[in-house]
This record gives sequence, structure tokens and C-alpha cells, in this order.
Amino acid sequence: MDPIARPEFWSCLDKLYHSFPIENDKPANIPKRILSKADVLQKIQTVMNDVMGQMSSGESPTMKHINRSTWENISFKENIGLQMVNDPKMTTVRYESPQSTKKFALMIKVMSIMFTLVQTDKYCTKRDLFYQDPTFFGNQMAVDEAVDNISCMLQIPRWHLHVLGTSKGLLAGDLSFQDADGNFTSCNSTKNGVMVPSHVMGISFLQTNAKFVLIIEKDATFQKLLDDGFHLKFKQCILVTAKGFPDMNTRLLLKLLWDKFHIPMLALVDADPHGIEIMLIYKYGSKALAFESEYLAVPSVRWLGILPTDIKRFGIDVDKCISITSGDKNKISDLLSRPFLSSFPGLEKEIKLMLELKVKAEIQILDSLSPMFLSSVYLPGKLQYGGWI
DNA sequence: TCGCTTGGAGATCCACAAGC
DNA sequence: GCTTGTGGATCTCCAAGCGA
Repeated sequence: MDPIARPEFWSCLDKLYHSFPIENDKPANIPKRILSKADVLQKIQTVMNDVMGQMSSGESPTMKHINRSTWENISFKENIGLQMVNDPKMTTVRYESPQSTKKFALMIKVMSIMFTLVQTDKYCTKRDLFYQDPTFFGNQMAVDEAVDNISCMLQIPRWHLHVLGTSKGLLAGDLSFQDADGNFTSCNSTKNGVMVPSHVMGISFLQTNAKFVLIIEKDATFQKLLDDGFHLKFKQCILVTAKGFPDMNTRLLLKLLWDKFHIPMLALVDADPHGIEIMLIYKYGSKALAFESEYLAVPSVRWLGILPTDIKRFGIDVDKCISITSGDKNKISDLLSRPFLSSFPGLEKEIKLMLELKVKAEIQILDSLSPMFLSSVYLPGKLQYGGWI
């Protein structure tokens, strides 16, 4: 009998499912912000009026937004992830300062475009924004920064400002939905994966019977699992990859899946500092977008592998692993200083074991054991016996 | 023509140095 | 001390160049 067909196979996932009651995930005192079109337009107008007021009274205009580059502004809540503190350090963008003049002008320009987009109910990507006036913006990074700073300043998520990011995430498995344009998509029979829609908040009729979501760090691993027919064999699963550091749309979709279906989510990343960081961004959110963690972070995400303890457990030859560099060591000490360490049982132990072994292991290392080891041995074994932290 | 390598662009993240 | 710019990390995709 196929082990997957046995009822006890899914028992570990059932335990994980029931270990996260819905009421724990959404504390009543932190309601999600509901913003109407009028609210958004009003907030933009208020900032513009302030700027105009300062100019008419002879002052040099300024705008203030939360400093998104310091950990001092970040707090941590177990059920939400990273969050902005109540009294954060602010960054002042001064029109008169030679360092800030360009930044000030960019923010005004981008805000005026956002106002028109919201007013006319149209959406555009950051890339579209840049190409509206490439000479003025100079480069894509300047637009990206302006959009995020405005979003942070107004305390309005980017999608409410009608600016979307270009999706890079892929989906496969037991999931179907209707996108914002009304197109119906099923991820079941895909050969190379279905793109995560750019307008995740426009998704409707989201349907799935999946028992778990497997978040995969690398596209190469995602494609290998599709080639091996992993999603067809397991049927009740969803495979997701954001191809490296996750983009906002992929994180939004995962949060949507968690909020709606409470499906256990397991991350398959490299056993290296960057893999761990990528897993932690899915789980707790990022520093720069901490003000949107309530929409993006899924604290119930579990680290399935590759765990440094797997190196010993599966008899992986340490000589075939890559030695950790001084850069890796810096990243590890950075991870060990993060505020969520005490809330993530087992994480510190795994990181310290990596330091002890002095090696890191990529997911592909499992291919050295056998070409089908990942899909036929490693993942089924982990799912059956609960080898995640 | 095909396959491989290389470089640039684009998406995300971060830390650190320099300048005001 | 604050702000900005630079550079480095993960990944993919695409085009160009090169050799078989």
C-alpha cells in the first residue's frame, strides 16, 4: 500500500494544523485596517496640503516617514511577526537639503501618480511607474524607494495605493482561483508552474483541499519536484516558490491562504544563512516592510529542511558540503541577534550546529544521495514523522 | 544549429561607509 | 546623528558571444 494512502500518514500535519487555533493567529486587539478609496485619497491630500501650507507660510517643506532601515524601530509579536514600535525614529525629507531635494521631488511626483491611479481605479506596477518618466526618475531603485517610503509615511499598504510589484512567484498543486481580470486559473495540471497574480487582493473564488503548502526557496528545486510529479503524487498539496527572497505578491497570497484555510505551511530552504533568512521573511516578515507584516507574515510557517541536523541524520558527506565563509558567519551572528529567536524553538540550536559543523548544505546536496531522494524519501519521511521545527 | 558561458537587468533583502 | 549611496547576498531571465 502506498504510504500516502494510509490515514496515519497525514497525522503529523493534522497535529500541526490543530496547533494553530485561529483565535491565536488574529488577536482581537489588532484588527486589519480596512481602507476605502476616499480614505486613501484623503490621506494623500492631507500630506499635499501640509506641504502647500509650509510653502505658503515661507517655510521650506518637509515630509516625515518612519525610518525603515533600523532594527530600533522594530518590535516582535509572536502571533504577527515583526512590527513597527509605537514611537519609531522618523526620517525627515527636507526640500531645502541638497541630499533630499531629489527624494522630495520623487515622492511628490509618485504621490500625484498614485492619487490619479486611485481616483481612476487603475493599477500599475513599479516598473510602469518608472517608465512614465524614466529621465526624471533616473533609475528603478529610486521609484521603488519612493513607493515604499510613501506607503510607510501614509501607513497605507502598497496595493491600496494601486501600485503593484511584478510577481516572480510560481504555484502548483491543489489550488484554483479567479484573478482580478476574471480569468479562472487552476494550478493542478501545470507543467512549469502558474505565476502568482500581480493583484493578489483582486483574487476571488480561491479554492483548495490541500493538506499542506510547501514553500520552496529555489525555482530549480520547484521545477525538479514538478518533474518528479510530487504534486500529482501527493495530490492535496500546494507548491510555492518566490525564486529567492520572496516578493510581496507571493507573501500576500500565502497570508491569504493561511487566513482563509489555515493550511500548515512548511519551508524547504538551503541550510545556509540566506536560506534561513528567506524562511524567516516568510514567517515573520522583513525589517523594511515590518509596517505591513500583518498582511505579509505567516508566523505558523515551519522550517521543514534542509536542517543542519539533517546533515547528520541523513548521513550526508560533510566533505560534499560547502564551507561557511566569514560573510556567512557575519550573517549568522546577525540572525542570532534577531528579536524572534526566543520564540522559535530549535532555531538557535540549528544555527549553532551549522557553526559547529562549519559547513552549509544546499537542497541539491540530496541529489548526491540519489536523484529521486528529495521527492521519494526526504519529503515523504519528513511529512510522515514531522521532521520540522 | 546547438549548447555552454558570461554579463546585465530586475526582484528581494541587508550592512556599512561617507557626507552633511 | 541622520540620511544617502554603495556594495554584496539570494535567485531568474534574456541576449550575446564562442566553440564544437
